[in-house]
Amino acid sequence: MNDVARLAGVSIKTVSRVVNDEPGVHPATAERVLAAIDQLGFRRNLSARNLRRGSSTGTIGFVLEDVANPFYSGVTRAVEEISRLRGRQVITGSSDEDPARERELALEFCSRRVDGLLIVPAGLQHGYLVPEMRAGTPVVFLDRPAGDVVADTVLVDNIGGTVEAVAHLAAHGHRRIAFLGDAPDIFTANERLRGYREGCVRSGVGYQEDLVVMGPHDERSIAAALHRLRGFREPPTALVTGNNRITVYVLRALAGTVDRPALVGFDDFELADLLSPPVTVIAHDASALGKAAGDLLFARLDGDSSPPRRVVLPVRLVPRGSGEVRA
Amino acid sequence: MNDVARLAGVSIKTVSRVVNDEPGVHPATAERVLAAIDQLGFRRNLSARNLRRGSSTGTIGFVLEDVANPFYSGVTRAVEEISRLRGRQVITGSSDEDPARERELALEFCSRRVDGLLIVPAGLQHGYLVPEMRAGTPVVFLDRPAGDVVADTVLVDNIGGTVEAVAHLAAHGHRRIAFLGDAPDIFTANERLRGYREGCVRSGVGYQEDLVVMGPHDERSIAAALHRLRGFREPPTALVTGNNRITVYVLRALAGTVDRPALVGFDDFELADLLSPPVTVIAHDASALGKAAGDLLFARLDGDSSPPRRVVLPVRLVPRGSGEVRA
DNA sequence: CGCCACTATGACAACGTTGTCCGCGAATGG
DNA sequence: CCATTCGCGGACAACGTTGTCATAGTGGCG
Repeated sequence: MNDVARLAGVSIKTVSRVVNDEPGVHPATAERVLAAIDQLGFRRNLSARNLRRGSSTGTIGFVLEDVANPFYSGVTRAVEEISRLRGRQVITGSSDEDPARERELALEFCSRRVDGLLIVPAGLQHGYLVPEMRAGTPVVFLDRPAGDVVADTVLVDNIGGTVEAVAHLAAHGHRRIAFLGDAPDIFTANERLRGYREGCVRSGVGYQEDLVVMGPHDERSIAAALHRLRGFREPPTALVTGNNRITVYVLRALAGTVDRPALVGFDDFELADLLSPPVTVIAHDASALGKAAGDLLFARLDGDSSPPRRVVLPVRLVPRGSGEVRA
Repeated sequence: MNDVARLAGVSIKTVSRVVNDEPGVHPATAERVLAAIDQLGFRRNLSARNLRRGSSTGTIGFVLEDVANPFYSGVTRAVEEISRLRGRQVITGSSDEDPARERELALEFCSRRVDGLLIVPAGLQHGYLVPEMRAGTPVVFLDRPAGDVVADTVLVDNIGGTVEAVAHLAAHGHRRIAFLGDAPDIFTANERLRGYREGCVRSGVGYQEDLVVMGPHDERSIAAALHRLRGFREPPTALVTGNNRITVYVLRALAGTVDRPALVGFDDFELADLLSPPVTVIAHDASALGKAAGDLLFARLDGDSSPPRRVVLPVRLVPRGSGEVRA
């Protein structure tokens, strides 16, 4: 800005006036300044501007589990979209389900003075955010609730979803319904297990513990678990899978086998309708999740100081065939 | 920091020394300062720090087409990963194939003084970046080259890929091979068309213009185009699709029809192996693309000032069945 | 006992910008 | 023709940090 001022033969303040469209600059002077800006390729330093004005940095921090997961990338897109409408940029970071990494990212974002934080929690302890929240940084938790702080939260109806999945299978005659879920310390995994259990009881199927497989999963362990289940004297005739990744692993393990069990998967995914049989899923809307969380965050930024809210988004069962196989 | 200093009864500079682990602070003093920091929930302002130190902002700007596209979210993840290793945060923005939006995002990132830019170009004009590049901001273009500036670029072997796709189909007896691509002003779409053409000539099939459908595509228009092609007196017996989205639309349009043409799709995608028939694709590695671009960018940040490089990543045909259908 | 070396701390400027206030010259009215 | 006002431009401080340098205090040694 100094260089621009020198080149245009004006004071630095006049340059500032020009770049900020402030009144009180002679058109000819403004012209000279603009020419100088152009010639030097000047671009004002937003950090310095925000520092001086005490205004916001115009950024939102978004800590999620993994951008590469289609579900979260859908959420990211929605967050980006709503932030754009509100003139903010989004900084993202993947925690990979590691609480330390989540914390590191969130605090790094705070040091950058983001206007707000969206967090898909990896851990259960969020006390580290209390100073930030007290200092006025709004925080909204997505997909999973915070461990030990009271804050805005947007969830999906995990329990309702798996209850419905079990009911759907039971209605088609299944009595041996297995559940393959993620590690039980993950909130959503645990909730979905609860829904499964409740669904089993409500549908009169009865909860059978030997049909539940929880744990961190890769393709190999899912295949092994499935193999074990199918070796039972009375093998399950239907499966409920706890998230999109597990569903895909299961599909891969089942490919080419005979007597395939019925299947309902949590999370919708592309091409589910084109598989044979098409996969019945508990669908929920990634972009709705992102939008709801963003709306909540921006409401806080607009000064909404009502008590923290908890929003639970509905899920819906999309019957496509794999869940309608008769037992 | 002022408040912390007051509370700890020291000067602001001493606080600075403590938070920066500078030597020369009495342990007892440091203790008092840390206690004050804790009590006040102080977190140093990174913007101010960077401003004063003249150091980098520790951020990388990444302009892509759409984070929600699995291909780009894979790239994003790789970019994030390599940035993390180098202590940088990533700011992303989706251009939605709109050159104005691309420019807006890139310049916004520059105003934020990102250390470097990764851009999946939407437009063909990048002169607007010249001042930034001259000012020392390294820029790497991904997936598509820049329109009118010389800069580091990472591409995939689009031509080689479609040449191979056509050869594969021709080897299985196909003589009427159609190509469904994206709008021809998109670099990759055009390259892939060129590869298709070259493949047709080289394989002795001959280039037949009536079998080419280019244009911005949605599900409906793809279905219509396909319907038209299949109504020909001599309909194509095989298809090459220009990207993952088009492939999916084609699959959906073909679902349930008889006499399905053979198919090779550009871009690999999840579950391609589980469809029936499994889909043969030209695969290339999203994370390799992100990593290569990131490596190039960080090399520049490390002071590499060699002439701009153009890296072309290999693709490989993954035969899964849909391309091996005999004509 | 005096001086020096060294340690711990602080005062001050500066990063790039903008808000406040002041001054200068011209225009306008009496 | 002079006084008042208004339009335009500039000097200066401040945002929250950190680098530079100065200074006060302490202990050791001659």
